Amino acid sequence: MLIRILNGVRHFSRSLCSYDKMKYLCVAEKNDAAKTISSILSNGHSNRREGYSQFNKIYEFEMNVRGQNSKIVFTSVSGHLLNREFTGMHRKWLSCNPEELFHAQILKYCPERYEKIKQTIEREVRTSNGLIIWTDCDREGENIGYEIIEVCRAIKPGIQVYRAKFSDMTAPSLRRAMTNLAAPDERISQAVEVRSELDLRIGAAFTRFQTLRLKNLFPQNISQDDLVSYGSCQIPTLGFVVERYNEIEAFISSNFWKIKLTHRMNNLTVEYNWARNRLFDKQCCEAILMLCKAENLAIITNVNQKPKSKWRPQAMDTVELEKTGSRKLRITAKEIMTIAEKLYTQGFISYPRTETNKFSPDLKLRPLVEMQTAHPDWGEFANRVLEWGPNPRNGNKSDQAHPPIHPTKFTNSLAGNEKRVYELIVRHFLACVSRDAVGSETIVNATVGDEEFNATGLVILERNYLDVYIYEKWTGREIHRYEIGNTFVPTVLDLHEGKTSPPSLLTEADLIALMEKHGIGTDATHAEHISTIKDRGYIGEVDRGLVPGILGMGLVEGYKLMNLTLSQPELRAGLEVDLKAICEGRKNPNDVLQEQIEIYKNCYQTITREVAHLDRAVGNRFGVQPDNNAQPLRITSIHKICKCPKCQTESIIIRRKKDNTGSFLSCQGYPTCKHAIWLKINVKDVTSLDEKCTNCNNDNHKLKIKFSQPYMLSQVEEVPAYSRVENGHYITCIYCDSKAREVLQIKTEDVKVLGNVVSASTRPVVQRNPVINSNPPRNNNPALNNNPVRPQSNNRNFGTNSNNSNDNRRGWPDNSRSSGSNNNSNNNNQQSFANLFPNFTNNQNNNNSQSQRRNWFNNDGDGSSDDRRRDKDKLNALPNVLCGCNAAALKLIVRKDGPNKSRPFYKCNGDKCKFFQWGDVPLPTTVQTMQAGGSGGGNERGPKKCGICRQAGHNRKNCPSINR
DNA sequence: GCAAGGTC
Repeated sequence: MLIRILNGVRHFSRSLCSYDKMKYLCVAEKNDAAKTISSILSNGHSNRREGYSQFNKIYEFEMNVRGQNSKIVFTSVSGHLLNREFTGMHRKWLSCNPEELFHAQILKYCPERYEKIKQTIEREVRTSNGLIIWTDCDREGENIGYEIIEVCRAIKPGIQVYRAKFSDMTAPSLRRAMTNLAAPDERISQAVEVRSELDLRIGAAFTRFQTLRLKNLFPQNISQDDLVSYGSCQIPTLGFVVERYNEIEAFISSNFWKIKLTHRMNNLTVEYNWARNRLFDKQCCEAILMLCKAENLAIITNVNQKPKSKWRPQAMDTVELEKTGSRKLRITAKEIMTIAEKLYTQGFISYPRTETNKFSPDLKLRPLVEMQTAHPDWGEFANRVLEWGPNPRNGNKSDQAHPPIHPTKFTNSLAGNEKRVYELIVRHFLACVSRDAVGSETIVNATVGDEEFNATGLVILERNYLDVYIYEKWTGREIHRYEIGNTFVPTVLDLHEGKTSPPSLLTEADLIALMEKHGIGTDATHAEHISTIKDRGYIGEVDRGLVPGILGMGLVEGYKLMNLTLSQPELRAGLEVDLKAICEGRKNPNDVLQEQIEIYKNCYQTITREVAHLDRAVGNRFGVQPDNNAQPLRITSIHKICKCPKCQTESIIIRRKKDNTGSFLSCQGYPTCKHAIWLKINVKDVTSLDEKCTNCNNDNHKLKIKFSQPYMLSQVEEVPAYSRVENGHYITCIYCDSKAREVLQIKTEDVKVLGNVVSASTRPVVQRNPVINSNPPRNNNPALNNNPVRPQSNNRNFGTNSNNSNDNRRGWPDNSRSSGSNNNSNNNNQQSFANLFPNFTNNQNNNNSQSQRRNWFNNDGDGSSDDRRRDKDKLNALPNVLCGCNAAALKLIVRKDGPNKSRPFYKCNGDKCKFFQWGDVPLPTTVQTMQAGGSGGGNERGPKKCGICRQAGHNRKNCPSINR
């Protein structure tokens, strides 16, 4: 005993020691960020250890947090930790109407590839006192932060959560963030939730509909492997390309005329521009020319010389990298980003997905320039920059998380496009931190008669950044040395004819600029969207110009014929406005979500209603008529059989077996809910009908059952009013028809929630229409009050007044009576069913287990009379519940010594069904327990406990209290 | 098989 006490004291003191230092779990958005932040906050003294994920390390150090020396455990996620997906049959393309996806259940889950990251966080948070979110300080980062919080709170509900807000990855900013820890902003996260859910719903619904429809109608043009996808970013992106193409197609060229004036002297020809530029009236232009020729002398009226600069490029953000790379290197934006990401992971450049185009004053630029001095091509220029002192030309954008793209490590060993992209980033950086080019511009004005002309000359004085930034040209232009009042006879004074030309096709760089301007996608996704619509065949590339493909044209034209603006950026821009309003607390996220769902659902309904327009538009572009022989798509509607009694959220539906040998019943919420009902061998097949049950009013659909022995049906004499026999099938409602369940060997609890409270009375009264809400269970267990029993939408079939039972009206006896021993007519019915369905067995073989359970639970004689009185009071306080037979369950007390002694429980009166339920736990849990544990109590008991000390983790043989 | 958004 003494040893035990000493051990207890030792354990207690150890616990105290472990709590004398606060421990914070910090989580960044990516491993690189965790590494950098840890290194800075620890002054380079953090210790690295492994997490479950090989890509996401753990960095440990100590520092002062909120005035207390604390242990820091720093780890990371890899972007979003959770994803969304439809559940059950809504995941399958041909198992539901796509329109259902606007309201179908969506499951948030951790993808398998991030499971290890989640496990690391779960493990580390167990021993932490606080959680600090260090994700990027943008909208997505806030949402990722809440995903981390969700995972942590599942382990430690009460953990204190803080948000570190930093403007960049520099020491002052990060330290400031740690000393000014704030609360995470749920509104920002909710805006992302809205965007995310909406994108999934509309993307999946439209994509499935378009793909299935058009593939079916145009099998020669759209292959079975093709997708005709719709996305709220990809289709407006397609829209830009189509719009430019249409502008070009619709362009009508016009002739114009202008007056050309040149002056050649000393082998130099200077060209003058006419102040009127051009005229579209030839006769007018000719008349003016004649007046000029009549004079035939130009007079210099003004000479103005002024300095002119050509600005060096701004600090580079992602969009600039994509645009410049696409224009100058002629590499697609997607490939540029792929290469940039590779360079980043190799440490050659900073993070390439950034919206920041200004360098923080805290970022030391000189060392970055110094490291480039060794390069043979630009090393000399880097030295010049050092002489000048690095002076970046900054923009005004910041994502508050990443610096502009810049080189972080010197290399001269890259090859191919990797070398070219690295070179672009280095040259851009050196140019940005150097000096503008300087020149001197001369503008000369002249008149010929009454007409004004001008000419410009340029002398480049200092090339500066142009020496390193080979992607830009600045050409000088010589001009004669004029003085005011000089005159000259024009070398050429003539009429010049020209034609207006259409705009050019969009380049990828133009498209990215348009996407950015209209808020389509993010800097990190522009290239991805362009790549996607290329993959879909919506657009193609001709001489570096983007052109719509025939499918892309057909889609956009189809939408326009239906007066839908799906291919224009306004819909998405409207969402962005709403998301901003959510972030600022001006709009409720759920309101926005519902509004947006309705907007897109209306579009969807228009498409399905007027789909002939889409068919025609696409058909016209393909040059074929829709395939008239195409069979209509067979999309199986999901028929609700009844509400799943296990999850009580989704419905029981019919599913086909994988080997296509038949069907089974399963919860629609699979895999979240794995409730399934496997049919026995007396059923050959079961299908659901469009027809709904008129008896239960639950919107349940009837089942069409084919038995393995057809002759049995011929012997069925009477069926309930809502059921019938048809072409060798039995058609009924499995929810209402208890006898059918019996025949199919489906447990009542597999289709109905058992244990519904029927009365708080001590007398086991069986009610036909129990009204749960008006008879709340009287129970001292607060868990019960926190988890109220869900009322059934229609409980009348739970009533066991068999004389009035609907099930019984046409001779299908109620389950509660069929196996009872006090009803002769039941016995008769039972006999007839035994004949009809030889495989059906009664509960006769339960007798042994019944007696065993009776012995276990009702060990009468052990308790005193006082005990029994107390037990009786306890039982009287319990509400009455229904068992699987739809009859009032017995209320008993465990008398046997053991962990459950004195606990109240319910069981079937007579052990006709295997119903068991503890009286002191919430009812839904009990139902599950009954299924899992057979005789009951399995899950409630939790981990197996030692029979001696009642602690988990060991048993009687190795109980530490004995060993000592 | 679907989106868009993170990330490796």
